[in-house]
Amino acid sequence: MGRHSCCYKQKLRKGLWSPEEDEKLIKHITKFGHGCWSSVPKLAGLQRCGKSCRLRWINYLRPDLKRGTFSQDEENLIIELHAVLGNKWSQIAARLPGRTDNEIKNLWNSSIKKKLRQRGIDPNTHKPLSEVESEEKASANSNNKNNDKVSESSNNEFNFVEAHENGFSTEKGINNMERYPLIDHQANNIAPPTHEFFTANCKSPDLSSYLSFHNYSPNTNILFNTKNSSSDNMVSDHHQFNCSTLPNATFSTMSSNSILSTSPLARTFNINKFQNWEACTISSNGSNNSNGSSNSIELQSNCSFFDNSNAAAAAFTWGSASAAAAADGSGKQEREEIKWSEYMQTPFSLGVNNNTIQNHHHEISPHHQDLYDGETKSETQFMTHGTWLQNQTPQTSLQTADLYSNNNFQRLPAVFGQFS
DNA sequence: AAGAGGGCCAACCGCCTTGGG
DNA sequence: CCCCAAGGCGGTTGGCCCTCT
Repeated sequence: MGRHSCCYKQKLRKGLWSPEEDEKLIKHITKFGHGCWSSVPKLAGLQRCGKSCRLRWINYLRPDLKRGTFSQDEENLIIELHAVLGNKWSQIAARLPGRTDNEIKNLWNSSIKKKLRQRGIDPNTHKPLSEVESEEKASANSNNKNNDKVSESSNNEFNFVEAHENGFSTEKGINNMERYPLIDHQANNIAPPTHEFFTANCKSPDLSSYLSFHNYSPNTNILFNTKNSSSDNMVSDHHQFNCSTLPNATFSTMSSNSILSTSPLARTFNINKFQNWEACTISSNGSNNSNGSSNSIELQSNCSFFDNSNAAAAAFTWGSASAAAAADGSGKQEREEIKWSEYMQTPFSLGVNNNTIQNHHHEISPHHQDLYDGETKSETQFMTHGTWLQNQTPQTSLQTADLYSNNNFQRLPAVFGQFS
């Protein structure tokens, strides 16, 4: 453990790289590739350790680096990803083509943290500082109680206490207007402070320890992703998460489909048989459906998210029923043995209703527009709201698979609204 | 003009993980 | 299984540069 053996070797240069060293490294790697990094310095004629060469190449010399200042979209995306992933800089960097983890880490520490604090947002929790301060006071008194809750919860229960302790948001203060209070969206004619999301490690070994939540304001729209990496079989575990702070949401009992049941009073979802689903969107437009739109639950089977050929969405609706047209319950359950962390885990969902879709377009710069143009694919339905299902047009179809599969991802519209 | 202070960022450090023997 | 080398990652540091006084 500890210092790498190569670092003990004598006469190795440290510190900044000279142009001559850079040239040697570039010449060597472009000609031979890096192969084993420990052999690179010797072969390239460098008095450096292999790690140093690797770092120099990855962070500075490799040709696909973007360089230059970060765009506003990139910053917003970093903030968003940080809310989900925390200080997993390499994972964040993986979603920003041409950017390195070191670069993003430096940007975060030198710039973004400061900006967030100036806006009254705690950069660690992505919650309002006032809320964090009050919670810190409260936590001093309730630590013992929280510990009790953790110990009492079952392995398969989504645990908000634990989630919060891990630096993620909890259901408290999920209203985004509170989280990003300094952005005057109405005055600027841009989308409302669209969402925050958080992840928490679900204790269930069957759910690949991943849940993420996504909330829109003013309507209620929760989205969670999960993936069962350990088994293809029906999971009979009992999963639960609490939606008690969603004031406009009404939830129907969906137990008849054996997928999900809810308690309207407690607004607690119980996912009884989580059958290897990749994602589920739960949405509601409020208690009375005055706009005539439907509420829906849409389910997407495992893998189709990244593989168009497997797309198989099932939509369950209540309220007005036309969203059922989106259903295709073939439910193909093939699995891909692909490292989940290599994927974009963050669920992005566009469109709460028509107004919101239009609002989103306000924040899309012209070069983003290509994400919204093009043909509609069936799988784009699954990440979207029931209302959108009824009203979708090719112009408002977000190509989910595209977002996750290529560098279009970096051009995702900032769902935070302007952050500058 | 010069020194202090702070910001930025490239690079290092130390630990963890992985894979081969 | 254990050991070890190598790769990978996140935290930290050191030095350059800019701004302020």
